[in-house]
Amino acid sequence: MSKKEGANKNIKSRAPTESDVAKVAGVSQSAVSRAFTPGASVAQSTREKILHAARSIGYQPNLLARSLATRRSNIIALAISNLENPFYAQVVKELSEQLAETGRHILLFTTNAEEDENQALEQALSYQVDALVMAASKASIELTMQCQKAGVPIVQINRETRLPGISTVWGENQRAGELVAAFLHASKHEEYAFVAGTKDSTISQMRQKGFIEYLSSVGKKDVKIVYGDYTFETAAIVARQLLEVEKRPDAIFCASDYMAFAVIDVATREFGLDVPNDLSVIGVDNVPESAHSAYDLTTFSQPAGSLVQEAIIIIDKMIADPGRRAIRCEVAGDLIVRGSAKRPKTGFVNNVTNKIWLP
Amino acid sequence: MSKKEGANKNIKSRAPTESDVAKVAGVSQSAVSRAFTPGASVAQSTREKILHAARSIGYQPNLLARSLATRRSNIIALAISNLENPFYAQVVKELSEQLAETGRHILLFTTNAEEDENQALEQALSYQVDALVMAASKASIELTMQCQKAGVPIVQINRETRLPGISTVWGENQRAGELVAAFLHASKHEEYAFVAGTKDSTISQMRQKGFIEYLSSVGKKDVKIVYGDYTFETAAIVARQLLEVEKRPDAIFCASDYMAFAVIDVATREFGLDVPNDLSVIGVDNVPESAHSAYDLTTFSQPAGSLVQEAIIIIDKMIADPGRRAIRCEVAGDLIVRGSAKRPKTGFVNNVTNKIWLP
DNA sequence: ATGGTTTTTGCATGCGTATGCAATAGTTAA
DNA sequence: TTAACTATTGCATACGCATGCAAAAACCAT
Repeated sequence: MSKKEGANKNIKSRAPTESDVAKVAGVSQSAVSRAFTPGASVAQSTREKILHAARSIGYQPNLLARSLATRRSNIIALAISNLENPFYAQVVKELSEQLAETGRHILLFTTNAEEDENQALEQALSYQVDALVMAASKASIELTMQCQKAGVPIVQINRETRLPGISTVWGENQRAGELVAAFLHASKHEEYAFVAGTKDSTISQMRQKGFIEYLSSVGKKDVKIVYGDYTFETAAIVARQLLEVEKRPDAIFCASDYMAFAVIDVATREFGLDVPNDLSVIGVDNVPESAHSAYDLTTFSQPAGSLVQEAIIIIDKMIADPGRRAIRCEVAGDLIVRGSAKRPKTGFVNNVTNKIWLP
Repeated sequence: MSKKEGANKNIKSRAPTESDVAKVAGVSQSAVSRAFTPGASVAQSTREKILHAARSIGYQPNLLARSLATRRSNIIALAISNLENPFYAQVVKELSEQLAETGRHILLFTTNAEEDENQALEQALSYQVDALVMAASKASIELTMQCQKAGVPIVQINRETRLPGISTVWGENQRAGELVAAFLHASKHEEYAFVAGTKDSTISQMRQKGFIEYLSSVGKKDVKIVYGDYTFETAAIVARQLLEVEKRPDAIFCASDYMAFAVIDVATREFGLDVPNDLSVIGVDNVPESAHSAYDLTTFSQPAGSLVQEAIIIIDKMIADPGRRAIRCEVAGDLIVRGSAKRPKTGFVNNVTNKIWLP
């Protein structure tokens, strides 16, 4: 006989269920269920009686059982990588808080390599999540199909995969590139470089496109492109490669603030350069750290809160009407002018709003 | 008639269940269940037949239903605040990855104010989570009681509440304070200050205790204490207060790296001070950013990975033996010497390991 | 008081999986 | 060949909650 079967039955007492409440309140289990269902058909008096009984025995509804019965778990799966990048930490925080407003919560999946991540996400589907949000994380075709079949909406934040049926929310990527290029060009820079993200990141490609196309249009056709893989370490490595050549760039645009930090670090510490006098650096995201004086980074903003808000709106639409097509949504950003890049001498920046416009 | 009741039944087809698989494979539902249960009693041949049938119709087990039946959800609730602090972002990442190794996942609860957070966590319990991890987040007495009653273990990471039945994992807080004090004193500083966390943070109090007790023992009895509330903004404010007096400190110890960043920012940008020549700053945590050259922060390390690892060990022990008492565990750290604080002239630092010892 | 409404309640069943128990098939030993 | 096992299978039920349906109760107007 195991020692768990002790005399004291408190030790292994089950959590109270609706049936227990029903017994105490002298009603049926269904009545209890209705008492906890907003808008259900119960007399006010019995509802109160039931709630009182529930409180007296410390009843808490079992949300798993509820989810099983209603086919709605109120759980949203979030697949995310690069959590060390403060932008994505912000996304997690925003999503968690905004979902909490409607009583929903995040089931978290952090993904590193892309090998098995989709497998992990299939598992997410097994939890009957109401939707799947992917941030800096790619959906495979198989996963998409599975979601379609299961009727689970997928929303990608800040990531683009041209698969049908996947909704996407992103920032103004191409405009970011153009605006940054215009700003840097107006500030009379000579040698330009772009620190891209990963090679297959469409987001990075769009920023690059805007950047080099604008520069090309003003005669700067030799923009150096390197890949920082969205990580601090790789960005530091490619920054070294950029800066160690004799004709080094004096303007570097980075596909993320986080990589821009690495570039600034390398430039100032390892090459003794002065930012922005020797080198201008501009990023994208406007993470809180960009405002810290250690970096004081000029950057094109990508407001995490708004991206998340749009993502949730999309999720709700897709849930309300499962048949509808994927939704794509662009969230506006702005060039935030700080001290890491030389500013144009003349009327390019609005000193009141700190915003700039294309000449 | 709604348009959802279209002729094409594919649109609203339910996800396949074990019964569907059973029908295809020509066995009973229980056989299918056993085929998916490692170690269950099924013939190898039928298991293969079942798995094949399952694959053919795209069956995925419903983990909610499984959780309901087994009373094990494989979901761990994580309550966390201060996600903007990279240390806690690291905790999330580590916990997620380490739990994934055993097929478990995080249900995330981000908490700001302390008002309703415990209410949110009661809801977590309703999801039948296997355990509750709290990081930089406080458990109320009521919540603790509820967990006890429900048999759900609680583990606090880097937070101390003297409630019975709550397990805790923390770093070497008092030693951190002592070692930092010794290091700063050996480097001949004159005026000392401590930027604490929140007033009620036991962790911060312990660091403070080690710090001022050591300093007191060497005759420095006037250490200024201010509260940075563990936020960047408040830390910046109190840093200004510290530095604007005429007899300003030349050595500031901060209860977290994140606050130390704020102090360095304010000192360098707003007061034009040189770190470390005018002012030495030391933090606690050793977050990745401390190594970035923008801060190059000397700090006492608190390895997130190890803390999380211990937390998981505790969880598993508590689950295996629900009757056992709370476990408290201290994880060792080290002083990581970088450039934000003056170094002692003589044999205090081991130049090989970069570690220091108390004289 | 009576027939007709509208609310409120309970019963029965379903959600998808796990598992004790008994029945069956398969294996071994004599 | 038969008894005695053992490995495998299916049946029935449980997990805790939601909900369609019909019965019961309450209410209303006549």
